[in-house]
Amino acid sequence: MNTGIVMLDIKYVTQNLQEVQKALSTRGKTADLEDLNSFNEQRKKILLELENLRHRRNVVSQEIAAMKKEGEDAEGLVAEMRKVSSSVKNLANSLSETEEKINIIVMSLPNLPNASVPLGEEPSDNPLRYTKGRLPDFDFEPLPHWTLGEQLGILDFNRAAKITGARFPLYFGLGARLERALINFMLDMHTEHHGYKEVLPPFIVNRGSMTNTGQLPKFEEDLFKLQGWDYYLIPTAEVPVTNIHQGEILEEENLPVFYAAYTPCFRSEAGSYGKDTKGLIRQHQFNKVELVKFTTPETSYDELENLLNNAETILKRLEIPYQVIELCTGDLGFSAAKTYDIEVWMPAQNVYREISSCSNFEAFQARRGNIRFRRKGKKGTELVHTLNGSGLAVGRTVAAVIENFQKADGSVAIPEALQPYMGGMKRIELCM
RNA sequence: GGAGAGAUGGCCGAGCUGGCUGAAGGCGCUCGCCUGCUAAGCGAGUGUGGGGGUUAUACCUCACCGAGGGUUCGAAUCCCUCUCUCUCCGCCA
Repeated sequence: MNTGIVMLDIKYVTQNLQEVQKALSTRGKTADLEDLNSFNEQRKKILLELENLRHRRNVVSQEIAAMKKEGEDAEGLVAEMRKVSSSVKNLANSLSETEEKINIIVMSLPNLPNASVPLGEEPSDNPLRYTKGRLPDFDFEPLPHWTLGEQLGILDFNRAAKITGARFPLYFGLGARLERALINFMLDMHTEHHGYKEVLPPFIVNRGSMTNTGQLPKFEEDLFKLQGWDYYLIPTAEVPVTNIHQGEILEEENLPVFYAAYTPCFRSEAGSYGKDTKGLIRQHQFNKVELVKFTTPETSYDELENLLNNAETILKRLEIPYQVIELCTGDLGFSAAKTYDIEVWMPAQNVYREISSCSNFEAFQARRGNIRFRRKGKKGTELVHTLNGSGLAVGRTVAAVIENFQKADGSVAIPEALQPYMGGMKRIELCM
């Protein structure tokens, strides 16, 4: 099968050590690429020797077969081949050891930022791209969604904690209905107007899938793992949906491929103790509609703009104000080459909060997952580019709707575009 | 959970008493010929990845017949483990 050399293209890395080193350093990463390079030289050396021996073995084995057919004694050659075979075995072992060393390094290298990504070290360096929508103008002090939600009887975090623990949501009545309405609204929008095909994937995936999209091997602590299985709860639909085509060779004429998937998402939120402890913002379980694209390399950046647009459309239709920022090199996720975040206005906290993250992974995930395409009339294959973005995180959308559409009497108006999904209802009032 | 059967190239399907089979045959596809158009017919080609080599081709070579190990001078073919698929029985949303 494949020899286990994947991820950042090893050839590219070893032939462009300086540039790669430099690109990684803009992300605040340093990597021992020198080691990588020397392991790779070692690998090639062993491989050459191994192949020569195997060649000799193949040739002589034929001779032995011919001699036996003639009834001649081949014992001398057989004896020689016994030695060759044991060398082959030894060399093969050291080859796979070397490959393993390379793999460990290469699997933990993040993607290289695209040249267009702004340089920066931390979130505060992320440039604002634009702001959209009009901020609501309240003539009273807006309440946070958790207070309103509990007052209205549509959210209940205390009981959720009783059932499971901290950071789990429990919706009642119109709250549950609102969550479901948003899921349907988003899926309908993307499938009927934006050209995505709806998929409903498994919510549990194996290690290989997690590795292909980049969650593993480095971020195991962020995941929920099933005891006794090498299976994980998905942290995002990106994982199962991108892996739909793992190991496949797609035809150019079938590209691009667009998928939209609703799934719950599960995240351990390790290291975020004390952060966003209230409300729907940071939960171990939340719903999300995810958009995933497979494209040719030359169209992936146009498709990223389109993807961002598709996600923005949801907020526009819901009439919720938001801003779009571009992640700087230092804030980029492990697998991403470029990312835009959409941040939604949360009036009670007086801040914009991330509600969608749209990224182009270029060939990074495709290389890990071996997802290729063949150009019409051309020999050979190329790696596709993969992209994905939230369209949108549903729980945070509920929070945004509640906060932005709240009224002085503690009720919440329902955005017009959503009303058909709420049975024509215009307002959420006390729900017992 | 119990009992069987299977996993081969884009597809179907041989091979599985080990050696010239990267893999017959068919279908499909591509190019060429033929033809008033279509159909039929004829000829050639048609997997992926790695290494070497070349300015680039050519070319040489290694690996891959679900995955991983083993036996052997040599394995698609024999042995072991795992995964998946199918059939029957049981159980269950």
